[in-house]
Amino acid sequence: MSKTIRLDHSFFIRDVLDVAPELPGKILQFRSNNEVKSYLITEVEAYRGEEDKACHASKGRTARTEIMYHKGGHIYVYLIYGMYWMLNFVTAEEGNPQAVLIRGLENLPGPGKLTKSLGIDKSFYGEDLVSSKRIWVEDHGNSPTISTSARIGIDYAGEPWVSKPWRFYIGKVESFR
DNA sequence: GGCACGATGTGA
DNA sequence: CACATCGTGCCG
Repeated sequence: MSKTIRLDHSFFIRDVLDVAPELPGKILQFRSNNEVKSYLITEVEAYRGEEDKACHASKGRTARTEIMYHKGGHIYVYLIYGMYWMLNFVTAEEGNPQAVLIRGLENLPGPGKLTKSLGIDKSFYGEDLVSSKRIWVEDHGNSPTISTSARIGIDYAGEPWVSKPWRFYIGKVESFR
């Protein structure tokens, strides 16, 4: 059987374009009611720093984006459309605001759907994936084929950002979305 | 203080 | 295609 390893700072403190493509295939471990469940990560998107107009950090350092300026491994959560919480993993070194939006888990496609199912809300803002007892990520040795496309719902960002192929997903799953 | 607008999902 | 629903950034 393959060895399972909890991802630590050596994984998250890298450029988001190195981290994001490696997340589909990894396992999100989530504790609820004192029971830990495993979820295969199937789809993510990279948001890369203040220059990336689609990244919330393009507005600069604010109360909302503060956690993105911390070192990789923390969780960034925010509310969209007044009803959906979005789950993000902060990447890169301190002072470099980058994050990966978790867009889909196996059997839970959709960034708003997965947080609703798991019960993830603002209370997870700032949580540390490296030391948390209720949410973390493991490498179970999967290495799926990754497909890419432009990011979803960021038309307002304009070129070149709207065209960057920074959405990464397991192709097989994409076929029926 | 007030206002416009989303890194979405659902249902018609 | 319409729309629910509210925190956040920005303007004043």
